[in-house]
Amino acid sequence: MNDSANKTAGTRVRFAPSPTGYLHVGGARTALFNWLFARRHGGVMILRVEDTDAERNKPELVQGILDGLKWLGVDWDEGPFYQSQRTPLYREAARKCLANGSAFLCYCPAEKYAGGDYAEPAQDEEPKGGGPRRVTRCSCRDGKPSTPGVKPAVRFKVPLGGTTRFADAVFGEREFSNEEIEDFVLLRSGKGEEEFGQSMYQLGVVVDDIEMRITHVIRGADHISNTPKQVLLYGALRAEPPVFAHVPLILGADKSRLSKRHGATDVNMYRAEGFLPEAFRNFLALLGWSPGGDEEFLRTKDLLGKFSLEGVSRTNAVFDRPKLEWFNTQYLQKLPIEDLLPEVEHELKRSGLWKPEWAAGAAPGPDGRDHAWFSRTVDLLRPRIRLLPDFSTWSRAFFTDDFLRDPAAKEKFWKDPKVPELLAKLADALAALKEWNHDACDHASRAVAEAAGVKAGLLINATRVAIVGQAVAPPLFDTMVVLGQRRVVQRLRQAVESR
RNA sequence: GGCGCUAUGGUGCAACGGUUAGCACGUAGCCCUUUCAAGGCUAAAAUACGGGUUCGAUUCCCGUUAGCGCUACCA
Repeated sequence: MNDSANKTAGTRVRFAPSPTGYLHVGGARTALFNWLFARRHGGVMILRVEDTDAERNKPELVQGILDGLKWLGVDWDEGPFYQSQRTPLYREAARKCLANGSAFLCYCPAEKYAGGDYAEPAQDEEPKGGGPRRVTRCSCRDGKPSTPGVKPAVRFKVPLGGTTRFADAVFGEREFSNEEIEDFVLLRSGKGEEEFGQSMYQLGVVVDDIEMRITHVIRGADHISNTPKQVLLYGALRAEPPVFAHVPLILGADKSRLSKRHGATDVNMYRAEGFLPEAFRNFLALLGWSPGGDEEFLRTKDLLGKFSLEGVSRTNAVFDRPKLEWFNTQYLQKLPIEDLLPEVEHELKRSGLWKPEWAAGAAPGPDGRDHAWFSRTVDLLRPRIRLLPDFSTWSRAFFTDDFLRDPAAKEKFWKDPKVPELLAKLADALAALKEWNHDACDHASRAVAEAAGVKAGLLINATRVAIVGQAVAPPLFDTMVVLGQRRVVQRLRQAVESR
């Protein structure tokens, strides 16, 4: 065991989503980085649901977030923990801050410091003399007689001078002036019988990260300016801050923060569309991180072998869907076939086309099709597939006899008046074949075309439409082999009749 | 408004003081060809701007500009 392995042996990281929305790609990427880091170092991954805002919190969204993570292959060792169930911990911490003088009771109305007040330059202010100073200190901080009937909030008493610094594994040493940090709220004021309300974000995060012994906080760069507040809290609670690693944000095509108007931002929508999770993961990993060289096709085991915080970029990245699609087609083509088969099986089950005899180890069906056939067929199809559902739609004729011939394809390739006769002759020729393989089909077909005095392409294209109903399909003779003699002959004859 | 972060082709990344600035997506063309993909080859396309430091800056420093983030009893 080497030294660097020892240093990170106790690695503990967490992903802390808030159930105010679905799992968006930015969160997914953060989760992935945490997971890669934990797994890479033999550490522990913790899942923590930050649901302290009863107003905005939508408990029904939690399951979707967990599902999204599982689909991504991000699993966790501890949790999910729910902050809404850990309130006593936060209140205790707040009392501790109150007791040691690093927090105070605030009786101000909740709206007093709401954003916007000092954001606009005051009317009567000199236009250029710089805007009004931001108010960062609460008038209650030096003690104020309690207002009868008003329940106080607990605010952190930010030091009047000096700076707060921390080390960021991605952005380097950071230092913030305490003057810029407002006396932020730790605990909401109580409602009803309760003396205090629920924890605010900063307190919950720090208390939990301490209690869960988090060693590395890997999160979005939107939290950089929250970090000094949290570092101050660590001090007040007499705990050592973890290593912070802020990762750049993911933007839409117009470089603004990724949102619905840029298209799908919900990870589960990509699952529904039929992206392969490993392809999605590969794509996501390369948004804001690079192994240093030019390799891009990095399977999960490669990511696990290469991931490091040093490779994380400091610049925001645009989510480029065409590249994601490219990754998906690459995975569709390059994956060992046995890694792809379960995904296709799942898709065919979803669309109702699956037959049990195609499962590994199952006995062949009445038409002789078995797992080996399934594997060959998927292998034949996959270079032309873009998304998993294409196996059920575009490739339908390979899995069921219940398929339709695309009118546009007929229009394009059945135009020539000689087609019906050609197809009929081909059906006879193929029916007579003793052997059923690529070359036999090839020779028989070309012979029919030659005898009729037409180009092979004419017959080939017309036949494709006849046997799979599409203008686009895998190479014809390979397709014939996979479909089998009986089906091909039958479909040819049926095509002649139906025309 | 204040504070902070960032800045390589349209996009994602390389180059961590010395390269004809590399790779990939996308785009265009060619090849292959049995449709469509895939694949192969080629092309157009970038160091935001201005100052420094240095023998030498994409790289280090400062300023400008732009984008983004934070500025809630949201997280």
